[in-house]
Amino acid sequence: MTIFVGTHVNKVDRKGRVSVPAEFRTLLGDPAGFFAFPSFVHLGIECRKAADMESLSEKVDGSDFSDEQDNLSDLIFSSTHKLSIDSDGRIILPESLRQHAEIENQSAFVGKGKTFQIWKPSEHNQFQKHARERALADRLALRQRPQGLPSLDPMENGT
Amino acid sequence: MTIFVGTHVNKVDRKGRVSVPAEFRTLLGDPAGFFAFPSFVHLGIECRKAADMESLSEKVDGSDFSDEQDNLSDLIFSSTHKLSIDSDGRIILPESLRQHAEIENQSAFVGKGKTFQIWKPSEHNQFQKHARERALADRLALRQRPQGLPSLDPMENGT
DNA sequence: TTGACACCCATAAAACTCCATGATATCCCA
DNA sequence: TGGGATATCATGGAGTTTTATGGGTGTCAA
Repeated sequence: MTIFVGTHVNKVDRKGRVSVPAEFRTLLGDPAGFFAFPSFVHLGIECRKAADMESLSEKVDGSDFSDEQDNLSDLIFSSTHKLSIDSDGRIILPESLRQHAEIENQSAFVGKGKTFQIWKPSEHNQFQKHARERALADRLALRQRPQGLPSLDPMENGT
Repeated sequence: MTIFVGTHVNKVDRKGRVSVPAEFRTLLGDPAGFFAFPSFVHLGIECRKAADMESLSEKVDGSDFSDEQDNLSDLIFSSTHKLSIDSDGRIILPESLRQHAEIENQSAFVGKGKTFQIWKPSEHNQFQKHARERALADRLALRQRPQGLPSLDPMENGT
């Protein structure tokens, strides 16, 4: 298993094409493509490989028929696009996704471990700054962090 | 032996290449490479082997859409780089990491047990001096409370 | 016929591979 | 145990491949 890491800013050309970072492409493997849907909590686009999308579907729309689950699965799957990577390693970002993320000439592919997101670079910076501030504020709370997370304390050795 | 120890100062050439200390290379094994991200709290670069990074991703796997996970995974993974070691035992230190660590012509690979860090040598000296002073101060304080607290002595490897 | 989209090709820059060299460190045998 | 022979290592440079990105062309369908 390998994971999506890093922030890769690529150009969106006037045909709406974007290069998927080579590093991500190799992780996505064959068939070359992935699923993408607008986040319902921020301006990023959530991206997953096919297998993970399927397990997400089991998780969300699985066992019961509550309204909440129905709403959630609808929220996710109805706005999900299957994006396939062309022979040059590019996708075309559908208009609706571009609109959600407010993407214009540039997009940032952001590794999140098992998944990744696509952002308008400036919006992602904003988001990241916010995340950092919050982590700093929560630092005391993080002292009881789950095992294996990287230390936020300079005096601690890595795990 | 399976832990990273010692401080190895190597040159960074003008292409940004650095030799990974041979000792570390053998510990990293195959596939030759590791993950690196800027520390949240100091000028060092945190480095981990792939397996450790992957297990970290399991813990924040993005399948629940909570703020906490989103923030945390962004903080960790978006600024992480996968560095692969070339046939001569070198990596190229990405610009963003070099900038964080203020590295110019030299870098210090610092063993931290299960992980290691990369520093600008002079900054690491500085950091180490402070760490030592602080450890000493804490130790003196501990003398007055002689419960079986863990040792802070740099020569004892416990903890 | 006009888009939308899949291909194909071209190019500059970045990354990677290969080879050479000097400096240590290690080995081996008289 | 001395000292030469042999590896290993860090480092530099040159050449080759990969990547990101721009543009063109053909096809299928509305």
